[in-house]
Amino acid sequence: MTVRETSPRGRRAARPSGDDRELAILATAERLLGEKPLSAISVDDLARGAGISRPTFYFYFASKDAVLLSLLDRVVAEADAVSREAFDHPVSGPREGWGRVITAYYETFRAHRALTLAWAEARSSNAEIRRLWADVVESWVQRCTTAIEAERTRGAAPDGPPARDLAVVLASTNERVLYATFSGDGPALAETDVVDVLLEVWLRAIYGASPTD
Amino acid sequence: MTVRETSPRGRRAARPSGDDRELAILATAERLLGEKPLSAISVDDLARGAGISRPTFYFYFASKDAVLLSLLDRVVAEADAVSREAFDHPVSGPREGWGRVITAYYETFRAHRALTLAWAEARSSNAEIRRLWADVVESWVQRCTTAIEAERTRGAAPDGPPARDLAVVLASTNERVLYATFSGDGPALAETDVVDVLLEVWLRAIYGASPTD
DNA sequence: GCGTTTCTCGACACTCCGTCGGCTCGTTCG
DNA sequence: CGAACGAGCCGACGGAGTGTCGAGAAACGC
Repeated sequence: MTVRETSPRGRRAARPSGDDRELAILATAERLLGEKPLSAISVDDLARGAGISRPTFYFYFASKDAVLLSLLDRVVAEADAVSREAFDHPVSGPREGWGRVITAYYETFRAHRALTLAWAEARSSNAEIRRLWADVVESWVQRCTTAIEAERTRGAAPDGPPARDLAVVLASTNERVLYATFSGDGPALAETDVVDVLLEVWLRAIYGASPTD
Repeated sequence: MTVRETSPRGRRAARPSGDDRELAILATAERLLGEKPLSAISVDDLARGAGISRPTFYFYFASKDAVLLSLLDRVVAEADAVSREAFDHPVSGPREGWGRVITAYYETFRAHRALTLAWAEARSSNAEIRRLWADVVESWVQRCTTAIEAERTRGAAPDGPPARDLAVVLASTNERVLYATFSGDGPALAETDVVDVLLEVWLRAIYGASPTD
């Protein structure tokens, strides 16, 4: 087995024993995020949690945000795989198809609730995290755009705003509604209802007609 | 003229000359927010911008966030007034009515773009700002809920998810879509299109039907 | 064994925050 | 008129974080 190539993010070089430490830092981060918000976690907390001193932390990660980024990379990869699968899966009708898509999105982020909330917190202050999320949404929007256009072409959906614009709006809707549901601040939907309501709004937005006045 | 009662927030006591300083701090904050994100603005920046020292700043405001809160109070009051007016205004049909509502929301926050972005940044770390925004959205959702129920009662809109759930989703949609448009990061709609697209989605969500499969 | 690389940390320099105690005024009142 | 008071102001301090530097320990390659 040759020297393992780790991802560009993470520690500076690759060697055995240090791997444990890197994992320990990541695990500590995920654990602490379940207890308190990102802003209340210091580099020192992460270091001590992983059994090392603060300067040593910097041997493995460039900053607190770099740890979060590492964590997010994993979730993003998972979300992307699940989403791709949801879009490719054969379906019997629009309701089942879009329901599958929304459910996939919902399940993935629900499984990593703490990380999802931390991401939202870090986004406002970190350009790299912003970019990572923008990429995720973009690929999501593209898939939706294609699907909407296909529905229009086959005559199942009426014309309306450009498919991409519609996709951007719907992706934004999911993002904000699910975030509210998971974080629980401000008006939000119950976890048991959120997928159903979102699905109904999606279906109406894509297949429904607006009143002619 | 008796001693002016200032709002509970703001400086600790009320006396003439200090008013200028308080205003100067608020003005400085608004100016700096147009140049850099909230996180890049220090208390020292605000103090120096207002021509005072850092300790003196604390004579007027308890923290940087308190300044933002003061600024937001104003915008919130304005937004609330405009929104109330939009809902009460007599209209000739659904498209005009809802269009008025969405436009009001859009114009208000566009006029205070920098503040809107700062609010989003502060929300994740400040419970009081979170609560303020939650209240704003709540009153917004209630107005929408009532309006949707009225449309259903008069037979103009079909049944569907609970009106309140629909209202929460639509309010969230506006929030996220407009934020993306104003901040410009991630997939977003052009400022020229955003109201039209949102309106179409709203109309379909409220008046449209979903496919029966 | 011995150099090289990995890993580790104590100590430092820096930024920002919030507070305390004392200074300077103008106003009030005896 | 002159003390007393309070609004307004700031220098200086202590504390919490951050990121870096340079020197030491431990493992490895030969």
